[in-house]
Amino acid sequence: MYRDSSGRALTDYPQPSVAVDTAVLTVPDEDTRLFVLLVRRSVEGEGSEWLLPGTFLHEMETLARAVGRSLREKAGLTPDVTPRQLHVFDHPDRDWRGRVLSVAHVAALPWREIEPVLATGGGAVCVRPVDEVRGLPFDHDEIVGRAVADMRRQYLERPDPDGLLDEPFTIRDLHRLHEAVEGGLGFSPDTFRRAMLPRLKETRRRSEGTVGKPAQLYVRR
Amino acid sequence: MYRDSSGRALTDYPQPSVAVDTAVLTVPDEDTRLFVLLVRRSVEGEGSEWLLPGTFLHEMETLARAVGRSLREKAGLTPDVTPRQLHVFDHPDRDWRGRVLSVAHVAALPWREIEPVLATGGGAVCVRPVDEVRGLPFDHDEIVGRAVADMRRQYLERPDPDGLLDEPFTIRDLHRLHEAVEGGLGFSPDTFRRAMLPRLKETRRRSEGTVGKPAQLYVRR
DNA sequence: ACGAGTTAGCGCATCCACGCGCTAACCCCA
DNA sequence: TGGGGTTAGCGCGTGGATGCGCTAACTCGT
Repeated sequence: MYRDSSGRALTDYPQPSVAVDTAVLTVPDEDTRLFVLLVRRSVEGEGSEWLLPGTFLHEMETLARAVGRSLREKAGLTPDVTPRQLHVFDHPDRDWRGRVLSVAHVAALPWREIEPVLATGGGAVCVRPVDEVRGLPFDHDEIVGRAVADMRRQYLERPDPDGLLDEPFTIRDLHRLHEAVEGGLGFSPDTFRRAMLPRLKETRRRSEGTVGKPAQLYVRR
Repeated sequence: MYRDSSGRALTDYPQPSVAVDTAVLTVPDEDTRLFVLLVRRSVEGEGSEWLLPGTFLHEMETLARAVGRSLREKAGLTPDVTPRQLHVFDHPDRDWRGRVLSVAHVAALPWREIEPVLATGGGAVCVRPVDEVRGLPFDHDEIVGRAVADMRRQYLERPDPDGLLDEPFTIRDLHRLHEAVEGGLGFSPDTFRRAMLPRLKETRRRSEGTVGKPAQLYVRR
């Protein structure tokens, strides 16, 4: 084992605990807003409160795996997400249990993955529109804000980079999704088409069974 | 002290060490390139190697203060920097001394602050052009890459957001600085002027003692 | 003191991007 | 089966941004 010049190992120095907290974002079918997933935690003597799923980092575990484990344990979500780091919250007094650093993450999941756990979770999991969540404990309000900002930046440039839409899709569906993510202030359909076309690949298929002229189906390039 | 349902405190669980590493970026006077600051670390039996300044996070210390302390101890830099977080490097085997998470930071400092410590540092501090550094230990190559990308994003939108230039300045000087940061592929002088003018405030002074027509002096808005 | 060289900064023509509108191509219903 | 409604997607005119060039205003050298 490594020893420094004072003959002490790393673990002989005081070390903070490291936690991960994750804002899981999604857009429900037939809705035009961005939602965040919350889980219920029981507070001793005070009933319960809603917060973002999170957990402490285990030994020899990467942050991404800790995020995956927290989603599995707290929300029953099994898919292999690839969370993006947002920020490390490091205020010394942010957790009354001791010195805890929290690495905030964001992960976008298709509604198809979220919907089942709302039913099977026994009321311990819910989703809320991102601009209606307020008063979450710790720094979770700010994490939601950063998560939304990060996702909006992503969606400004590329067509559905997080794969919320199943391929192939029409430009109309893509536009609806982007407007939900951007929160209303999106581009006009025409500008949107021109911005996204270079990053899409045309398929040979067209939409079937829909009202109006059938639309070209695309996949991400 | 807090105890969980198993009667154990947070510190009874294995905890990783947390370090900070910082890419200090600057643009030397009379140079057109972006530089990163490196410090020399002695490696037992192998002489020494160059790397980014870093340190372990102390108890009850914020990440920003740890960054400031590391710059003071390793590079002799005293100014109060406001570092930006870039990424948490969490690969379990990234440090042979044990489980160490590293929170990478970027901080931009004016050359006026850097130049003195190059002389007084006794050869333990140097600066290198960012696209010539390679082979640094740990993840420091990637930190430099992320730091440069982050700073370039900042400088695309706002005029010298990190305050590398002393106010007041001419648009010409600002353009030179931005081209150094962007690494050559910048805007034309005309487009640059028009992009930056809305974010600048005109002063009553003009440049003196320079060749050519005196230029308007501006401050950041 | 005067001309040459250099830079600032605005005017102007051009180009590209934006949004409107038209037509084609489907579904639904009578 | 035909007519109305709806949507896709391209053409066209307009407006704002881009880059060139001109002139003003200074320094430097002779």
